Amino acid sequence: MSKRRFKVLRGLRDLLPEDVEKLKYVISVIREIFKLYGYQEIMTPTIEAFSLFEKKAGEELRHRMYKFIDMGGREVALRPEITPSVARFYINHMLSFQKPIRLGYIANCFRYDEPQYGRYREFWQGGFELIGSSNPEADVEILNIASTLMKRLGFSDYYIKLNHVGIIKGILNSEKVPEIVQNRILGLFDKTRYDEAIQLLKSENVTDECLNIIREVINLKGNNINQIIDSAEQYICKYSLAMEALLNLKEILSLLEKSELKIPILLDLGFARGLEYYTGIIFECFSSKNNRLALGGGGRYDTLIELFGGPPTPAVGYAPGIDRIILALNEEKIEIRTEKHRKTIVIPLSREFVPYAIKIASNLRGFDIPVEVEVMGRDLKKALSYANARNFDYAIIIGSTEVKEEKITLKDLNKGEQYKVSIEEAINMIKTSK
RNA sequence: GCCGCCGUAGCUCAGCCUGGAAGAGCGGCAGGCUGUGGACCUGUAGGUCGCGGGUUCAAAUCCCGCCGGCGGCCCCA
Repeated sequence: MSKRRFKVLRGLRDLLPEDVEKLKYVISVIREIFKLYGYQEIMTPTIEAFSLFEKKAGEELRHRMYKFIDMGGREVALRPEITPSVARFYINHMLSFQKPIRLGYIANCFRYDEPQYGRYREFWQGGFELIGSSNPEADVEILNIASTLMKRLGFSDYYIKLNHVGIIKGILNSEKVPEIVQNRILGLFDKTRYDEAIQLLKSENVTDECLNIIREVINLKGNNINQIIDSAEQYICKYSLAMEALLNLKEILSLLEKSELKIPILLDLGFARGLEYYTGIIFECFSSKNNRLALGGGGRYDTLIELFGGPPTPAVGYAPGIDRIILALNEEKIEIRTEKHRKTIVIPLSREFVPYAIKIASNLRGFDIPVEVEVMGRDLKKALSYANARNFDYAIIIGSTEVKEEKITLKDLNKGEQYKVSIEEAINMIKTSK
């Protein structure tokens, strides 16, 4: 006992039974949505080629990957997210399938961040990827899924922060700002370091007029959506690529409106995300009561599959952060429905009845009744005390009279009553109780 | 990567300021005479006081470094 003990590594954690119950609950809600929206669940490997993630991960994430050389000399990484794996998966297995393809997943991801509130080095993500459609209804479906999940989890007050990367990228493209610099600028926006971003633009010889436009555009934010779109339109009207993006955003928002989905949107044209593969809408989900953590995020990535060697294929996706959802649910005291079933313990009164106890237990399990056998050789008093502490609902007591009469004593631990009955009667009583 | 607070039994913590023989509650285990649990009683195990170094006759206690936990920045899930 005094030996130096192993501990979990920094930022990683063991999940206790109650933690697993919570995880299972959130996963079950996500899986309901897979089913309702027709997403087929897949699994991909925890480890992939480093280059798969490296390409479009963004500066931030690239440095935070668990990366190593495997025994075959390959440069590999623990997945920091799943979208690139799904893009690869699609190319490897589903090119001949009719579109659209709807794929879902539940997976653990790894990032070498400094651990803190809501941030661990291993965390759980769910995911929805809708592949094959560039139409606004695809974007709307993904936003609707994000919203439905929040609703189904019981968040009473939540919102989705939304933007379209095409707006800023469109302006920068027209100004001939190289893509590497564009990514850096969006990265700075992401960190809300707008001043530095502007400085960087200046050094790229972007005109003052354009800088002013960008300054104005990234300040547009709120839920007065039409007003924001109108203002943006006025600022960027001469940038055709940016206008195209804005119109796309407008179309998506209008479809949201007309289909009466009532999704709370916070439009924020200065909002950016760390991943570099986004080409269209980007968004993050927040609970209003605790908006320091994004509970999920996503966006459109129309060029990623092509970049990985597939045909040009538009796609849009959303990934809820399961651990953070659990944190938020706890904090807001929203009920987490954990599975509860009635438990029965079989207690042999002495060692000679152990075989009979095992037989009875096995018999009951055959009828789908969860049963544990007392295996500590405890006397009845201790065994009942244990059963009580561990919230058993029934105890089945086996002693000489029971064996002789071919019956068992069934004790209802909640009511405190007990009956001497046949096994069939016991099964019936346990099964019909609620 | 940077900053702040913390680190004593399985858990929650007291003791540390003002150095001088490791404590409590909970939990665990064992009893409380024969086959009956739930806020009962008794007993008992369990600690290189995070790790390493320094100061001192003497360090859980003072000083330094490291590690770890929590949180903040940054960023994300």
